[in-house]
Amino acid sequence: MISPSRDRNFFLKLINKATTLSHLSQTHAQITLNGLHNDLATVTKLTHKLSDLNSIYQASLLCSKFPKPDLFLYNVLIRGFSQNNFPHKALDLYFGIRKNTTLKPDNFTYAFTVSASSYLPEKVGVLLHGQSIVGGFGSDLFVGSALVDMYFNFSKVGYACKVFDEIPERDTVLWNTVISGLVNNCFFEESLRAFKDMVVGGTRFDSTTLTAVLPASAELQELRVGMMVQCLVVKAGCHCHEYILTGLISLYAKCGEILIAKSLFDQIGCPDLVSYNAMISGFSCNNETESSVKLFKELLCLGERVNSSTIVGLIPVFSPFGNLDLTWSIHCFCLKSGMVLNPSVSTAVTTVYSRLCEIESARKLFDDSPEKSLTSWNAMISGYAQNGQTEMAISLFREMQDLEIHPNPVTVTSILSACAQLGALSLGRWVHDLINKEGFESNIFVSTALIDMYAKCGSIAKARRLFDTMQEKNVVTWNAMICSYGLHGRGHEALNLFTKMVDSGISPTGVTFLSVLYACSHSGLVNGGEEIFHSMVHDHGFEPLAEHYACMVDLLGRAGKLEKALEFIYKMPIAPGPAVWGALLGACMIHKDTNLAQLASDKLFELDPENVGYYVLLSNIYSADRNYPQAASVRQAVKKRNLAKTPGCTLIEVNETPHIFTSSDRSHPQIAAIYIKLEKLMGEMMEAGFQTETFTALHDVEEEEKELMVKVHSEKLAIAFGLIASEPGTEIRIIKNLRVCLDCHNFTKFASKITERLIVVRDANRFHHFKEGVCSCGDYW
DNA sequence: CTAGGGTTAG
Repeated sequence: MISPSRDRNFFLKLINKATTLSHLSQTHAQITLNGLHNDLATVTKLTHKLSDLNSIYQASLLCSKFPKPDLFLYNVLIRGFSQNNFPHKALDLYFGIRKNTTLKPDNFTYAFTVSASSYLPEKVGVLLHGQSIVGGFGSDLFVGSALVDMYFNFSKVGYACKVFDEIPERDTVLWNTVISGLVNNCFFEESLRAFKDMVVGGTRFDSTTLTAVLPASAELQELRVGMMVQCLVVKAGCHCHEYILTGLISLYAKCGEILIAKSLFDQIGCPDLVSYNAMISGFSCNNETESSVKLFKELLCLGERVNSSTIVGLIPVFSPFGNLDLTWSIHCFCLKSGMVLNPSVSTAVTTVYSRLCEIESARKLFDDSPEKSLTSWNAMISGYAQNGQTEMAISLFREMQDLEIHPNPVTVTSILSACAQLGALSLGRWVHDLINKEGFESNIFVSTALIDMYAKCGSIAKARRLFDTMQEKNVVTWNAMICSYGLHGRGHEALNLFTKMVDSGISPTGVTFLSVLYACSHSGLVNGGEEIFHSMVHDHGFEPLAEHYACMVDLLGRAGKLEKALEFIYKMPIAPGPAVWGALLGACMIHKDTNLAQLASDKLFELDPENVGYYVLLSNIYSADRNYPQAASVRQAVKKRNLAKTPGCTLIEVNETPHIFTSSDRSHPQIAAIYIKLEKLMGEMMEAGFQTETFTALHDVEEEEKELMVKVHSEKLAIAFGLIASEPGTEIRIIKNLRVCLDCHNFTKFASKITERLIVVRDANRFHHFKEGVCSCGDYW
């Protein structure tokens, strides 16, 4: 007879060695024969092994027959349930222990139970969090790691970080949990900061760490991190793991360093599918379509089965030159192979369609996708927002809310862009609250979009406050703020900010110069603008593009230097396009130069015959010059060519509710009161010396309707309504889709004086702040 | 390890 203890050790080793279920079943049988089936240590080991071999049912059966399990055995079973995707069972067991036994859960119990709760309703996890604190594990490393992971899985980034902060001891696993949690929630900057803290703090990192950090740095185009990773790997003396190499390939490719990426690819002796995919996508996003396709074919020749990642990488969504035929053939391939069912593939194709302005095709693909990821929704929403279909973007967002699909920073960025375009301040504020609640504000895309939203909704001060509180700013952030100042006619602030930007070491881009030039132009800062243009070419070595030239023409023309503007056009090294002539035509309107206007519009009708705007502008110029026959003949030409005119409309928000007015609108429920208010106001204005200027007030109106319609341009209705519906002394804020006409501009000046109100008007081009009878644009728009 | 979604200017 063998002694029980020798017996037990013998069987424990046997259990450990088992690699298959039948193996383990034999051992189990022998254990029973030897009378060890009621031995705690043996049963625990057996349970552990059974659950590792995915036989959780047998494991639980075994335990249920055991007379008096201890906490250790329960913990093993909870872990088994959790790892075998039975989170409910894990939780039942945990609550069973608390209710039916006198055992006190320990850190293992909490760690395993919390892990299971990642797949259950969030409130369960929160409950467990509380109970673990009561149990005395508020700063336990293992329980804490599980909680951090859980909160990240629920996108509760703030809570995750809070738990993390309270854990004094931090090992590699905890740091990895934090870093990958941040990356998965699009908190890229923060993930890199965490990695830095980890390294500085002396915690050893591993390949898991690097494989989380590399995509984050690729996302941010942070080449330095990649180089640092390479140095660290070399220092550590280990061979560069192939996974890390693949991550590096992707990073370098996304930073435009395609040659380095290629050389890393060549370093891999026998690249796997994933490495191929990284390289194919690398070529694609660097516009090296041929190399990309070549590598793709090479991959096919190797007999390797391509996957969805290969296809997505092949689609050059980053390329500004989308190719509809290519997209269509890839789409067909995906339809035939069933690949289109993959949400990543359909999202990629949706995006290309959107970029090619094929928004209907994009929507069809979206609707046909059986499985929509958050990314699919984001692609569709941004597609609408970028194509100017802001209402569609917002309604899709509302649909998401109804379906309780949780937005992420990408979603809110697109929605903010839509709010900005639309001037929807109350929705924008609501989104801002959401952003604070979710902790998205530190995301640079989100905060930049917020700045833009507030500025475009009229709150330039709020935009600047946000800008000043941002810890990290990129070029786009600076551009957005500079552009905001331009929009509000604050040229000096724009110039100051530009200087500050250059001083803080940020390299300006083409957009920066455009924004500064427009700001100068809208504020009449001719010298400032000319200096910037000169500096752009000579100090910054920037080759001006067509739009920069157009901006200069606008600057000179607006300031009345029409001859100089024309001279500038003739000296341009590139052929002047519609933007340039359009700017000149606009200047002719302001300064009533019909001859030059005719020259500019002849060029425009030739270059851009379908655009009605130029006809309207020319007609208005003739009218302003009281040359009515000419004006009429231009309008005749518009009619003959059957070109559609954009109807004017104005939006005003009162008590968070938007009201939209069109010309001569009578549909508003309070329309009678509005007209009474308007009449009264006009009477007071006449006494104060206001005269309607019929002849310049003709954006898109027929001659005979002029007198009638001048009185009821949509912005007048909106202002009158605003005066009735809001408290005396409060600011009135309106948004219109066309440029404000001279008559309405005068009207608003008088209105601001008589009613003692600040009136802020956003027109198609810029903002006007009316106060005490004066407009911030200096009558210069 | 790879692939899909985001901010500014016109």
